[in-house]
Amino acid sequence: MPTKRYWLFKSEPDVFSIDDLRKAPKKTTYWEGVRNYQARNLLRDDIKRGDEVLYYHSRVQPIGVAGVARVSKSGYPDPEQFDPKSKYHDAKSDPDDPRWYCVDVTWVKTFDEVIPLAALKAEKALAKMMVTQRGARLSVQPVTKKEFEAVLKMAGG
DNA sequence: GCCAACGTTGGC
DNA sequence: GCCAACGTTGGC
Repeated sequence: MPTKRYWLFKSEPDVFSIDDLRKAPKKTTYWEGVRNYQARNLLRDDIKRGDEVLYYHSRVQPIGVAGVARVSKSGYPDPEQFDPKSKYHDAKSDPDDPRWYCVDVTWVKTFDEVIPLAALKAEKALAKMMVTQRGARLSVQPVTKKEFEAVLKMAGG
């Protein structure tokens, strides 16, 4: 059993919020549509079943960490890339050597209140956390165990 | 809605 | 392989 790791996944809540995840069949969805190579590498190689995920709401107020999810299936080829009708379709991706990957995530908990980005930035323990850095656009980010636990603590347990 | 920061594309 | 142009992200 490899060591459990921690991540932060960004989502625009008007597209797919943590509440949408909670209401999804089996409280699970596949994290499709990541089209950035750095994030792809993480999804393909590093993000494993059992890892824990901070669910981050971007773009729409209140911006911040909305809850926790768990990786329920390790990286596999994102089916959307081969669907010509999908907005994530990629005609250049070869089914024998898929370009894009996704994982499955399952809802764990929704915080009573979103922990706002400003609070994350103000927390000393999170000074180096990627999401608090200027211009950190990566949609799938590594989080340290200490950072993960500090965020849970801010959420009140 | 604005726009700065960032990633990707493509002409050379 | 450089780098300007372009498209996207995401806080404000």
